[in-house]
Amino acid sequence: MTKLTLKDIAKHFSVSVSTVSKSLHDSHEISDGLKSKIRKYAKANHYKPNKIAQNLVNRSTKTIGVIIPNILNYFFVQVLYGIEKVANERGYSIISCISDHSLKKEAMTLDLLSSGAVDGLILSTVASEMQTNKHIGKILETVDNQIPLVMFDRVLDAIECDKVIVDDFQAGYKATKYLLDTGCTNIAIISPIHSTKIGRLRVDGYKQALSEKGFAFDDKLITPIEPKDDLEFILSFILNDKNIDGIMALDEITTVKAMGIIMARGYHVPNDIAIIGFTNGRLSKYVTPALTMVSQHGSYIGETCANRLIDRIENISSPGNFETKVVKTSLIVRESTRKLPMV
Amino acid sequence: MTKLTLKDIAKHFSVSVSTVSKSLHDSHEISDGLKSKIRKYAKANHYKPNKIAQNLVNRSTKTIGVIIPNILNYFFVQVLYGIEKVANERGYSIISCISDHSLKKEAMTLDLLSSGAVDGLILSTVASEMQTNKHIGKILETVDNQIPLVMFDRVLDAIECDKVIVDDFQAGYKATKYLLDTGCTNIAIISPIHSTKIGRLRVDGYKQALSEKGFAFDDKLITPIEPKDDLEFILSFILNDKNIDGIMALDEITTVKAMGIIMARGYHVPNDIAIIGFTNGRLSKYVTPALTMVSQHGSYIGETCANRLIDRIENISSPGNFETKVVKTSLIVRESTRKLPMV
DNA sequence: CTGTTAGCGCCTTCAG
DNA sequence: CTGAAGGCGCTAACAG
Repeated sequence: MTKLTLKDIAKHFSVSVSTVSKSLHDSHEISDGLKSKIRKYAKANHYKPNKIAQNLVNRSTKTIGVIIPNILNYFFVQVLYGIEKVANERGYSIISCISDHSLKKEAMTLDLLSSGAVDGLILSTVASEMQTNKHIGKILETVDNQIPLVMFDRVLDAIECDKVIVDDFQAGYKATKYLLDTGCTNIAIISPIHSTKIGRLRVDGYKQALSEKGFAFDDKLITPIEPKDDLEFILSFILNDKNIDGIMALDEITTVKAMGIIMARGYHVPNDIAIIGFTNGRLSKYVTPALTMVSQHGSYIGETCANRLIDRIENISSPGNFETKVVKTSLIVRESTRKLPMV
Repeated sequence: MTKLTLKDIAKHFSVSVSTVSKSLHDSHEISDGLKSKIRKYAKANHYKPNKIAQNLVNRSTKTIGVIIPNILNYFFVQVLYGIEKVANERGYSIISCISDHSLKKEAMTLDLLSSGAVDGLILSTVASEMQTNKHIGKILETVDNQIPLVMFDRVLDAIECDKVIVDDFQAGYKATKYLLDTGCTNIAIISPIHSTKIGRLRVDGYKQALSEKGFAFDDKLITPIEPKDDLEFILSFILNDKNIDGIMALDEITTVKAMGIIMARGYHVPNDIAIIGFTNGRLSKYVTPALTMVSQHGSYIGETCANRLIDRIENISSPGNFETKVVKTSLIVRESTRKLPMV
């Protein structure tokens, strides 16, 4: 019992394929008798038009591709959630691919999807700016290939497309300022994303806050880390070397782990060392003490991306004229930082 | 500059489409001169075959659809991760849809995908067994429609297909037994999934453990909760009414929240009340005290589903003969339970 | 009212 | 070695 096609139905009633097609589309061109017979038959046999064939004719798939580095990161999950939400509302499906921090996989996915499988793409690239040059070509092919692209969070300046980014400079600034305002004087940064632009922007914000308060910047306080690094070892190094009283960690899991290590070493959080992290997920909220975090509003970012992309897809009109939307962050103050002094 | 097609290339060289096609497939039927000219041209202009058209011809899309209730649940994320991993290894993409606990959305997604968009489906249904009857029809259409289906975790007995499930009975049993063995005598269950079969299986395991130890079962100790419920209120009710010294919560976030509330009310965990939860995610590990959890091995389940499904897809041979694989759980013992007495 | 034709982009015989 | 023809399943003019 292979899949039922228009042709099969046509044969069954000894009519032409187009008659069946029209009946199923409830065309007024077909007599009510035949029409209802055909429709009844189709329903009874669970006829479903073949999407692939329809796509070919309509030159549209009503699906959008999403490529994110990592699905175990709460921020990306939230973005995905936001995308899914509006995509669905607007009649699109999403096909989501995880690049898993691998440039190769990102490239593969990119050209898999850009060959007609989707009507548009949403991408947060894995490429650090160093290794980008070859990779940009890859992405550009996609864009040239006339398929709309929206990048978010980890975007590439060299690519011309719509973008939705976080105000990471301001985020770094706000977080640092808060730490400073609550009495910290020696703030270390632990950055698992040091090779990315957003990582550097946050550090820039940090510097700015420092200098406004008259503190000198000491680059020994910035520690890039890799996934394979032993955080405990690295932290002990920092802690012994400097007189740290504040820590800013650039992703959620690192923040949580760092706090654990610090407390295990006998420091009180926030009195000895105050902590602020990035990405306000569930971990931060339920950990003890609850962590003060920078929220990037992932779901909102996802929604924005999806809306922008679908607008692009549906308004073939718009000639270029790309927009970059920047989304402000919020500081969610909890217990890992001291209270702001009363005024 | 619209998308480059075979036809365009053919026109450019004044040859036929099939010549171009063959060249691009490196057929020996084409002279090396022509072939290399054509291939060079195609490369230079970023020719990419239209997937949709290829799919139509090959009757295969090399993608599999995944429908899960909720992406904010760590278990499902892990499953997704596992699926993605093997799908990728085996040359498939995944198109993932979130049913968001809505039966309607699940049904929509189901027939969206089952109409040729994917070669196979992996599904964890949202349907509780009560409301299932109409819904089963929907799912059956899909199956009848000749597209392979693998269900996992929340499966439906009425559907005949491959399944990958968790040994929830045994999980409930093991968790309860552990609590009993470490001295609990009054164990309450908080179940956000009480209408599902897996929820009931866990409770059955609980009963079994109870009776083996000679404890009577008291169904007042089982509390079903809904997402909208006020957990604090419900818990205070349970805590006041009964002399609880152990709690089993059937998902991760509920476990974490319950522990928070319990501790806020002055109980010591685990000495006054011991806690075991289901789904071993990041939260459980980093919360204080770290939670003892039942791990369902989500990633492994995902891998198993994907392998099974792809085997099905590629062996058109196998005639039916569905398998149900049951995956054992592990108890990850941490600090929210007391230690097992030495023997 | 119904059927024929043409075509979406690609692939696969089968002739030339 | 190259091209023409037919078809995947469906839609959309255009005839009858």
